[in-house]
Amino acid sequence: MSRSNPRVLSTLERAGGFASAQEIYRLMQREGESIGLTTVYRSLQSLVSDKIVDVLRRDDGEAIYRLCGDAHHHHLVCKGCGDTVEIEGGAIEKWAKVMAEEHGFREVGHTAEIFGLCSKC
Amino acid sequence: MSRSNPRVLSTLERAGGFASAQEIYRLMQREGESIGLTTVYRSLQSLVSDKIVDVLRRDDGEAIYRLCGDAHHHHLVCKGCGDTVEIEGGAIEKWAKVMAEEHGFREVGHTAEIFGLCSKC
DNA sequence: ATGGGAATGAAAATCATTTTCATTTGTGAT
DNA sequence: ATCACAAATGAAAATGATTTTCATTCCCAT
Repeated sequence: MSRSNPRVLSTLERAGGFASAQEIYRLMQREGESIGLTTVYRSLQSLVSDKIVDVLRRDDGEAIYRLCGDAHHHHLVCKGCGDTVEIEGGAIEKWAKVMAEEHGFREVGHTAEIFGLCSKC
Repeated sequence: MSRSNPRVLSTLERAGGFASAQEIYRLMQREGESIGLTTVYRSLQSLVSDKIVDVLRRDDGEAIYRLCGDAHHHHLVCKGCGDTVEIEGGAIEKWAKVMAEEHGFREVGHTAEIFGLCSKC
């Protein structure tokens, strides 16, 4: 299996722990690092599956990666400044599981996000 | 500017008020309606800018459209046949409310959908 | 009928992401 | 040091959603 290229993780950290694959690639190029776009994507994928980074979506659909803790969680996103807070989602996990079972669904996944205006906005 | 093709809205309604552009297009074709993919996208765009529908993103980045102003409920969507079941989301409402308050957010909304394979697929 | 703006859709363009595949690199055994 | 093989790399092609282009068709007021 592919292991993550450590320079990708370090660039993601340097980018403020929040960036898209394309941005990380451009950033590395600008800094003279020699790396292929494919490797950036592959590294991010394995960081995600190792739960070292977290992936969310911008409004335009581009995936953005950010460092985060290891527990499965959901997000509370500010519509004003885009600030994101990781929140506990235990209730959701249970809800999704119960609802899926109740209707005979299998291989279920779910999305749950809360958005609003944070205290600063 | 472009006005929305009413058949697109009616198909979105028929789809359970929740579908991607591609799904709406396929659905219309399956039902023998003659329409171009371009028109589906254009209609959805104008429905969004008229705030008649709402756009969110699935985990894979595909945009999904849903009617606004519907009684608020959630969906259990089959990845295989696209069948959609409306489900109770009381637990989620409460969760969203509590989480938002806890972090000082106001004017909050939320999205929560479950995807999986139904018993027939 | 007729002229013009709006709507349509086929095809091409765009853009992020994934896949393919040939090459390079690293490692461990001999 | 050399050989062999697995893992990593990246260029290029493929994919898939979405947007753009543009020529054509439709509709409506004159």
